[in-house]
Amino acid sequence: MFTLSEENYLKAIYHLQNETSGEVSTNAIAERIKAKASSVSDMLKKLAEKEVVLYKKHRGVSLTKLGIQSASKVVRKHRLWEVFLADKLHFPWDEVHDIAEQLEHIKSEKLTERLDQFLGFPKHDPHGDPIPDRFGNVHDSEKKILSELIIGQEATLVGVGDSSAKFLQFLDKNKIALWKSIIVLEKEDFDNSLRIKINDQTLHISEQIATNLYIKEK
Amino acid sequence: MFTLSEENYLKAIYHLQNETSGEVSTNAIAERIKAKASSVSDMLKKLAEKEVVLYKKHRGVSLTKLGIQSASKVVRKHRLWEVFLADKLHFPWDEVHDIAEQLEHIKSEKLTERLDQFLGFPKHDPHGDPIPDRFGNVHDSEKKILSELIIGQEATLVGVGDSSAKFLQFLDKNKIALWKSIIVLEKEDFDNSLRIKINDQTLHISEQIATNLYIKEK
DNA sequence: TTTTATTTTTAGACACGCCTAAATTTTTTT
DNA sequence: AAAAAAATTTAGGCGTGTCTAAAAATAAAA
Repeated sequence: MFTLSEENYLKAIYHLQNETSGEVSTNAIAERIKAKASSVSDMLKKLAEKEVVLYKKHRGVSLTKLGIQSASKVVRKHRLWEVFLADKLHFPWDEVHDIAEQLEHIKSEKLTERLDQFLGFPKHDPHGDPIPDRFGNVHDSEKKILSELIIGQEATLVGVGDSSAKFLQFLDKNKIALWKSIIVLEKEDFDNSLRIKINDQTLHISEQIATNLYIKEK
Repeated sequence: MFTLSEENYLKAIYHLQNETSGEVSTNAIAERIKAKASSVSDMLKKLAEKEVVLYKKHRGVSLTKLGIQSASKVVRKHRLWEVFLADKLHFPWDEVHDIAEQLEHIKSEKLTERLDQFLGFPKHDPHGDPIPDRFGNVHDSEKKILSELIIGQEATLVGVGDSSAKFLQFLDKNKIALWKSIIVLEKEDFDNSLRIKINDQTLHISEQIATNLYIKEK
């Protein structure tokens, strides 16, 4: 159906489309994929022919229904494999992404569905990101950014906005893990840093950290 | 290190080298890989430059030490993934090969070793083929072809010489499975077919079947 | 609104892995 | 040992996916 490269483009456009509003620009894709804009331009033409993107020259692209579906299938596989690596093979959460980048391209619907079953039909990957269902639909529960949490209100950490190894290792070092309880004790107006309570300890975190922690109020 | 294509060539040469004696011919590789001899010729030059094969024009190739090691790493991954698919995801043994053909190319030593551990350090894949260790060494126990078994001698089925879906399905249909006990009751000189006892039943099998069943005497 | 800067596309090239057709080498047959 | 057959390699080409450099289109600034 799709080549490895095409799948990577689809995934990139899918994520960019979810992060920003409007059409996705050639440059934005190029940055993601780590390719030159000219290469992206070439590929967009190809994807448009395959009817997975709507493409008007100089106007950016957006995924078609088929495109969204195809991309989420790749994302589904990626996240399921992440769960496998973390839960079954006990990989730390900052190492699962890179290996899943390879595993996500394995072609076998049956494999994907059996893996899903084997893992107990997980709803989220190790970073809290929702796993699309087999039809490509994502059921994401409402989540807030930690910075938006009212002082004193108890919440649960349900996801991270940045899945880079660096950020995840920082969280590990500070014993910040998914599904833990968080309360904001104090907000510093000057730099928007927060003093929070987690693990019965208080911790001071910068705005940059706070905007990358997703929570759900209790 | 190696491209997907290179890995497939290494694997093909590795298997051909184990099946036959002497150098491996261009045509034999072409048939395995399902490519034209001219394509094989090109690739052999490339592999020779990478020092994984010894190649003299018109004289066939053989793997170098490095080549054997590289090829067995791929075979190791292939067979480990087959065990995963069969044991953990309950795939029938005639379906594991094709999916493992994709999974064998995933690059991560750590993944391979953790998978090995997760599976309980299996020694054989679902077809009875030995799994090379992490250094590329194969510890294959002595095994005989069923045709060579003496009448009345009890043996265990430890492997199959043909892993095609067709053959495996035939075995399933006749309830012939690995690790079962077999006794040859009668040999027919005319066509070398056998009457055997398995599952407390007698079964008549052709020479072609018998030469593809590997046993170990008890 | 005209100029400048930025973004995007086109043109031309290259590595990879494959192909067909033709040339060459090796093997087999007569 | 010469001729015929088979196996192998070379030559030239093609699609994919990438690149650089240059051209074109759009957006931003003066």
